[in-house]
Amino acid sequence: MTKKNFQEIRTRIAPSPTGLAHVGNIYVALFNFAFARQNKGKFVLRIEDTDIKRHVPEAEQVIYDAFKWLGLENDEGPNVGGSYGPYRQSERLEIYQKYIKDLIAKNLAYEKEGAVWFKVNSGKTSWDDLIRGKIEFDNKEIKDFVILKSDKYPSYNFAVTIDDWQMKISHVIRAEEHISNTPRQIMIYQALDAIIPQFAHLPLLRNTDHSKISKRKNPVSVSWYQEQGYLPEALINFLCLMGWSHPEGKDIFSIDEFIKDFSFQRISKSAPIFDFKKLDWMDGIYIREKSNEDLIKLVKPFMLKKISDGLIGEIVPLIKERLTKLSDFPLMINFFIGEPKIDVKLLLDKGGKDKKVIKQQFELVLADLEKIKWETVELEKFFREITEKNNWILGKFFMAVRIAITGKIATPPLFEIMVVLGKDKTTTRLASAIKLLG
RNA sequence: GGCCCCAUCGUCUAGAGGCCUAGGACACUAGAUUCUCAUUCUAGUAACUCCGGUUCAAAUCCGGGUGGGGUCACCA
Repeated sequence: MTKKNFQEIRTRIAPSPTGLAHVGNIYVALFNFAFARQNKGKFVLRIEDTDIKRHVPEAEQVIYDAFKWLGLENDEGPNVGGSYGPYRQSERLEIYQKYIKDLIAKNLAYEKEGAVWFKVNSGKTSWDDLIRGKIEFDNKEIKDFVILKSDKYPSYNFAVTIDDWQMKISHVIRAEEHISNTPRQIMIYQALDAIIPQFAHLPLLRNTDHSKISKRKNPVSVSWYQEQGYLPEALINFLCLMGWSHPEGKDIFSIDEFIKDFSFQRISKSAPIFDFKKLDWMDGIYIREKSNEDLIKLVKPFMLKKISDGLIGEIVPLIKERLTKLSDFPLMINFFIGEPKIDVKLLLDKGGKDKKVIKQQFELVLADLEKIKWETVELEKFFREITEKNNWILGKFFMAVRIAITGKIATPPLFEIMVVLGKDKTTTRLASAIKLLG
């Protein structure tokens, strides 16, 4: 090869608009994005819509939204323009035609059954993969293949190659499932006398059963993660750790740190399995790192019922360290909004088994509650004193109160709840619990 | 099945011949704190796929077996 070279680092992500933004695609995009940013290059988004049958018109926006949500914004693409467009393959048909003609003229392709086929020559095709080292295929393993379908749309391998070439993509970073396509693409580059980019084949994300990550076995749509209330920075951080490791062994780091420390050398070759337990843990970390103000904004869309900002503001600090994903919020705090359903059996079970005792406890509390200054310290002091005075079992008693005012056995600290709930609601709930106990 | 890729705790991984009686993180278990839950802290269980070779020395290098994955469309 002559000394052809790329002027700048240009990477790309080339999703087909199927209607969902696939985590696998996001994963690949993340590495392309980071490498381009690290090298002050460009990250290109190209829409591969050459399959007319599968084309969903609204699907493009889904992709843009997902990338935006995750902070993987592209420098060029149908949504933002750029000097190497058009960025939709369906709008590049004449370009492909031109090179198809060239190849036919050069006797490197031929027509058969309404399609145009690429003529595979003998010999070997190899490249030096940035992640895997030298990979070589014997051309005799590869049969002539279609480059222009009879519907006059280009085939995947042809369109990809022409576009990557024309868009001056310097590094093709994609999943390992494309390894077997690479020799075909290299042959096309060679036939066109084009500069061959560097290839890097990332490990494939896998289901728990070790197969390639799929819709059937795993949530793969970015919108699912969004609806579940995972934070984008948590998803990104988690995805970084699939295959890549931080040089200092850190688990929690920002995308900017990833960009700074990224190297192909630190990408492992074996295909990782998605572990939701770790994602959940990580999401909790990021939630706890949020300011209360930010968390309030984040949690709002997940509320089933609208409540005042003031109230959310009071609740959020109580729930913050107990939250793993935002969608858990409404269920955890529903007792602040509506009247809780009290399970009498549960109340008895956890509250000390003796109906009369619990009833009496609540009555004694209610008798004095009027006089208590409504703040956590005072409330706690009162409850502890009354416990001691009457020789009650503190754990059981507090649990009974907890269930009576929240309906739950796991909640934030009791007196903080009471303060937010207010004196009226607290007393009302204790009173109605007494009634329930008969 | 052909071709290609891969192989360290259950999971994500560190490890580029001696620093490895293999380190970290999640999960799990136990304990501490505690009004429950959670947070936090402490401790523990748990892995180099196998067989040969190279070497004074191998998780690390080489070969083979086995296992797993990917791919073999006028889908992308």
